Amino acid sequence: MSTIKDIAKEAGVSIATVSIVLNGKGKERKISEETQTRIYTIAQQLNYVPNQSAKKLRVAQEDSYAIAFYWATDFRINYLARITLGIQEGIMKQNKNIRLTVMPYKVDQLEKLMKSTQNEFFNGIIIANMSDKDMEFLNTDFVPPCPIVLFNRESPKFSSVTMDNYKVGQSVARHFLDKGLFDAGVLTHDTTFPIMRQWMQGFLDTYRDAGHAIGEENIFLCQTSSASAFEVCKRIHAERRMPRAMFCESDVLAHGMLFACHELGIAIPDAVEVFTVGINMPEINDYTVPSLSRIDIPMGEIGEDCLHLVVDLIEKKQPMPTVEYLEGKKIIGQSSPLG
Amino acid sequence: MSTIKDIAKEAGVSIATVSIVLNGKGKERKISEETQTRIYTIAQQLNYVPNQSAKKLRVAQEDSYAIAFYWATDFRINYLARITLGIQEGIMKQNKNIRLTVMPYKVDQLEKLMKSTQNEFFNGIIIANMSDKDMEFLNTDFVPPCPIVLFNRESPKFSSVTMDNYKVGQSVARHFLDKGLFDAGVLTHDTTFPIMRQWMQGFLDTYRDAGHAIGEENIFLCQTSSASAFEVCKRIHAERRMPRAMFCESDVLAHGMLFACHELGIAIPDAVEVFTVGINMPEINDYTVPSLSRIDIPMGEIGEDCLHLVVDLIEKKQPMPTVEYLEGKKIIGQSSPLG
DNA sequence: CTGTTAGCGCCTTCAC
DNA sequence: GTGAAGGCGCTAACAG
Repeated sequence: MSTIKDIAKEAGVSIATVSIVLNGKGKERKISEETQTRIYTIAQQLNYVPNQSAKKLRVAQEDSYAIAFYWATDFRINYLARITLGIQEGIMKQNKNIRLTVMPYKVDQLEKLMKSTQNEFFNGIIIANMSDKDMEFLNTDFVPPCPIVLFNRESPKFSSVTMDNYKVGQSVARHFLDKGLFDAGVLTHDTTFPIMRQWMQGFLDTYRDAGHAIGEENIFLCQTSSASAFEVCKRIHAERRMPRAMFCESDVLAHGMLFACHELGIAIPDAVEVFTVGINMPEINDYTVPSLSRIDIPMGEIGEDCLHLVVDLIEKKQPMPTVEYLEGKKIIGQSSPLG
Repeated sequence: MSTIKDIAKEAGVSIATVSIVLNGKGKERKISEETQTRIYTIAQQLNYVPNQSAKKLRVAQEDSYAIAFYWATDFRINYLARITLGIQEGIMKQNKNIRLTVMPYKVDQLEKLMKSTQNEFFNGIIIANMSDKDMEFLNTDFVPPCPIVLFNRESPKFSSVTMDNYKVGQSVARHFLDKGLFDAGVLTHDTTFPIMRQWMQGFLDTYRDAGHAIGEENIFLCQTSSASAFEVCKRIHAERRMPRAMFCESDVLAHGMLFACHELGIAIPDAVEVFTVGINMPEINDYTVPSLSRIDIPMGEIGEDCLHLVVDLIEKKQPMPTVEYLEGKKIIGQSSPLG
């Protein structure tokens, strides 16, 4: 990386002159045309790129925070949009100069990222989509370089904004049980994401406690795509194993299931009722055919609260492990109406 | 904003000691427990927040670029996710330390943002979702502080990655015309986004040139939501004005239309064929009922190319206004099958 | 155990 | 027209 000093040396002028010219103030300061073009040419040759840290340091921003948003890249890409938007709304409500840097990372690779020097330069970090392995790493004796807030996770060591995920599954189970739908199944996937297991656990436990334990044969695994859910549903139907009520782990899976039922001529909700967790855009689930009954995870709000919390932690207005709880929003659509 | 100097003065120690302690190296450097706690307490009292620019300057990153992604907040929130992901993929392919900062702004307010000192601290800027007014501003004699790349826009002055948007509409029109569907309509909205008008224009012109001009009465306006499209479709049907073929400006609108047709018992594609521009997640449109025929805008690729281009501009490897073209991807679903 | 000092790259004031 | 010098906040080497 070349600096204005290099350019000055090369051009045979002082660094001040270079700075003036490169900031477009050459004319105003009456630097000769010839010197100016020489400086521009050399800057180009040397591939000069201004160092923004130096610039910023000089100009001294007041109340300026650099916050990183780490998110594991996985199938739920819309997730990112909703959370980012929520965080941004949080930023706008703060009367501060906050820069949000999006840092994607591969699932299970948080350790590598945290140990790199990268995050030495943030004032705070928000982490979303953490896998079990990543969580495990965080809970070791690793010392973070700055305040960290976890998105929808719980940890004894770190602050977070989360929800009662077990209750999500419970609530869906009660909905089905109240309607007398005892033959239920779950469409899920072998996942490295812990909250999903909590949803399922709450559902399964509630059924078991009600005396209608759901057997292994009614737990259907698929990949994290609509396409996979579609295939699995077709198979379930072919094998005549379709239960009377199905709890889908995510709307991505539910979309695949709706499509399969449509193709196969299975009436929803008459032949099978569908309930899902809404982790995508709520709007989309209102206009599927039929519209989806679901519990929407308030991604935006969680993101916004994460931002507020991380700022509070940076400014030491909250004790280090602070945990905040939000509620999911139950929405009844056509796929599983009220009893 | 207090600095380590303030803390040092308050604690009666040197700034070096403060730096050591605050960086967690107190034990290793054998700073007394008492001094350490004193420093921590004072830091907390003074509300100390480390200046990351200073830190970064000192530690000297090699080849580190700060790139801003400006995006106008509007209804197409998934848009953001796809683009960000594309940009990030571009970043990963570069062997450089690139920070992507997401900067949302209100539609038509680009001028305000560009004139703030904010963007003095970026090496490059990618702008998405620009409105006419914002575009107009850019094309004045405004001098940008760094290279700028426009996402899916064209400008005589700025570099961009874009597509032949007019051709998108043309292609849809030809698809309908080839099938003999001369009674066509468009579901669109009065928009401040120029590319959408190009889609529609290509469509309308092609129909007109084929001798089947589409009248005002077949141009249906709605808001930018599925809900609005749903309402408009119900009205069109009630007034018996539903055309034989409909071109929707975005999949968000198409979803509303599919739902309306489902509710009203209008068979797709038998009674009305639907074609849309896919600006959302391609996957979702494969699992609507029925699946959507569409031209998908390659958001991810465009984003990735924007990143590569902006880096090239920063490094002066491309002349200033460089324009790159990509192609949309035509996908035939059930809502308007091949002739 | 703690302090002094020398920069990191840039911009601005002042002097020539 | 141009140069020299100072300092933004921080860290690391070196000195006590």
